[in-house]
Amino acid sequence: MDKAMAEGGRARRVTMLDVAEAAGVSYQTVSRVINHHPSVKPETRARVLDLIQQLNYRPDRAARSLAAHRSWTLAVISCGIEFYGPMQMLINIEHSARVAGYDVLNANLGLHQEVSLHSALDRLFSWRVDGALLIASVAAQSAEHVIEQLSGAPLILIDTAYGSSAPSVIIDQHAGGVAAARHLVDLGHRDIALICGPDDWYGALTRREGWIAGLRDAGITPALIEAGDWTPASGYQAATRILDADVRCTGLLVGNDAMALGAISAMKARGLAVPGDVSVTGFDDMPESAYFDPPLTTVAQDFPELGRQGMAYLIDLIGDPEAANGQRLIPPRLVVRASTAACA
Amino acid sequence: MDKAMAEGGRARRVTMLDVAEAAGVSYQTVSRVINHHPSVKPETRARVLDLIQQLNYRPDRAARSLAAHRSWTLAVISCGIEFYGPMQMLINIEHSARVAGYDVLNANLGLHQEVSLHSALDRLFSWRVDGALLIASVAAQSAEHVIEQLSGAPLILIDTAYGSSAPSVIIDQHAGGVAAARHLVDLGHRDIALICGPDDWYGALTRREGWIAGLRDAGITPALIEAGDWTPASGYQAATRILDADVRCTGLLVGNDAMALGAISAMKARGLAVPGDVSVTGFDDMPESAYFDPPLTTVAQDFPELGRQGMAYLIDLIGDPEAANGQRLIPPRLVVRASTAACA
DNA sequence: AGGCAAAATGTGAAGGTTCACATGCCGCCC
DNA sequence: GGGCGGCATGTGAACCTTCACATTTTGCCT
Repeated sequence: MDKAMAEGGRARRVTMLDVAEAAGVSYQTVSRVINHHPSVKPETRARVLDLIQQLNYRPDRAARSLAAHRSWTLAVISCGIEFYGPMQMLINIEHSARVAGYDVLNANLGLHQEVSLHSALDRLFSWRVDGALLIASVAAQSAEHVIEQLSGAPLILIDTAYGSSAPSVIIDQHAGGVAAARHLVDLGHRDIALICGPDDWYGALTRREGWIAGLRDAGITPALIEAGDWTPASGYQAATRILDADVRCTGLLVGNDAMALGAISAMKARGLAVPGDVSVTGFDDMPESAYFDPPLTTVAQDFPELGRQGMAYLIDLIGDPEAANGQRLIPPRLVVRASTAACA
Repeated sequence: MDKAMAEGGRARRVTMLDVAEAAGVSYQTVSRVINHHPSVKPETRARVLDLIQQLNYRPDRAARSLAAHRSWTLAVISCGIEFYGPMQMLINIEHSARVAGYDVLNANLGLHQEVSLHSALDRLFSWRVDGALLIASVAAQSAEHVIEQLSGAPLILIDTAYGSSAPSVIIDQHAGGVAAARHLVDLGHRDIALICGPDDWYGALTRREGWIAGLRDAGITPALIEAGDWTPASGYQAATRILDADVRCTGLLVGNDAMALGAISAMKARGLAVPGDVSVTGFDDMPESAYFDPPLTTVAQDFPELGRQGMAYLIDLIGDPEAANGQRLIPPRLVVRASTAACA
């Protein structure tokens, strides 16, 4: 009968001591091998490694965390991951973390903070996470609160307020907004309406400010400003409100691609052609957007890169807490397709 | 100076002992309070609870796992979460787990198993997870391998092979496929082509089988079978191949909504009307699909429910390993919109 | 050859919790 | 009123690792 089977039949966990014994060394030597400590004789290391393999030994992370006062685990607090952007960030955050040897514990707060930040932190903090990354797309989350709870562990904000001085990485959505607005202006449009995202999203605000700044440069003020909740349905409704309002409008700046899809659908339902009667821009450049009818002019955001850079920044900070140097910006890119055309 | 600040300034962790001392009880009593043990005098419990609050004490999960041989953590192994369905599952799995008091450690294998199942398991297993849930959409993952590694912890499969006898939950995509096919047949279509998902996805296979079964009932065999990789771009290409082939085709069954979008785009590019010349169905019912042009007839899958039921099943199994009773099915729902019409 | 630094390895303690068991106390029954 | 069962609480050990330090071995210099 296998020695690893204790009485009762329940498999006993293979421990460092088992390996040590089998290899004829002390447990400390095994520990050193695991942790890549330099001063282990190559021969010994090989023997231990071999036994680890044979016995299928895996270090116990709980015991490790307890003894070492660190967990090789990072917390990611997220919200709105049902949307394209945050999701892309999350996937790439996790991947980058893994590559760097960290595990990720994810707390998703839900769209409307159904899960309180406090309870999420309670959970995460009890794991002694080595650092945290907050997808702070929504304004309600107080970063200060997070910092306090982390008691010293570094924190990075992603997709947060434009111009924040906290260690953070964002896509320069202001520049993206300016580019989209300027694009319409360059096409000769003067009567332009906006469909923003929800007010409590930093991104929605920054995009709007970018649009308005871009229009102001050309001496234009928006004909009308509506808002949606990022969904196609809300884009449809917002566009309908704009059409119902008695304002001339040949250009429409929309806060994301999904709402733009809804808006275009609403236009068509009223017999308006896109871009014949109204030019429409989106924001995000999701994979679907190039296949809309018409293919959507939009502002591409490199969400994966945002995730990667956020994690890179965090790992920098874990290595050297003094490495914090404010906000890092990732440039967006205007992608011109067929949903915009010269003003008739 | 705060007692919690040890020499050096680094904050010392508040432990059970601190609480015990402050409350004038033994550490064991504090432990009992935390674990809701019945035999603690209400008065004592209140005092301890109060001190926990005051000292901002949080049990250390590493120490807990170590001592209790369980972690209140569940592993979720996923792949393809860049797609709508798997992502929805994941979000709801996590949420259900949280509600049930578990944390979730996520290992995303990437679309093409860039991260090997083996290494993912290594990581997860080292946490002594109490159970695991595998989003087994892709065939390459060997569930047996997972089970072996878990050494006894229960495992649930989600979105896996139709008819698998392992504890699993899937959406009845076969029925969905039959419904979509029958819908086209009922509209009078006889010349029908298919655009499947990738062959290594169980869902792609099952949908195809459903379609073919539905068509066979009407004495029809598919005019042509193409495949894509779920993306709109691949749908566009697959549809182009079908148009290039010299076969008559008035109906198109597509494996998901994103590819259907691409396919419709390809049709239009060739001057074909949807549904005038060709009727198209999708699969999934993403939020965008109702706003496509034309709004897409599709098969709605309740991914959130899939996630929830998967987690419920897993928690059942953790409570009672004998509760395993094979595969559970969730019915899909045909959503008829404007992309399908009677055959001319 | 003697001695000394560096390399290689070992030892004891600590980390924060739970488990199994021991203790003290109360009320209750006959 | 002696004993007994249940509740409330406490004690010692165990979980598996890392850390700090002690010890042994090796290699090299003079």
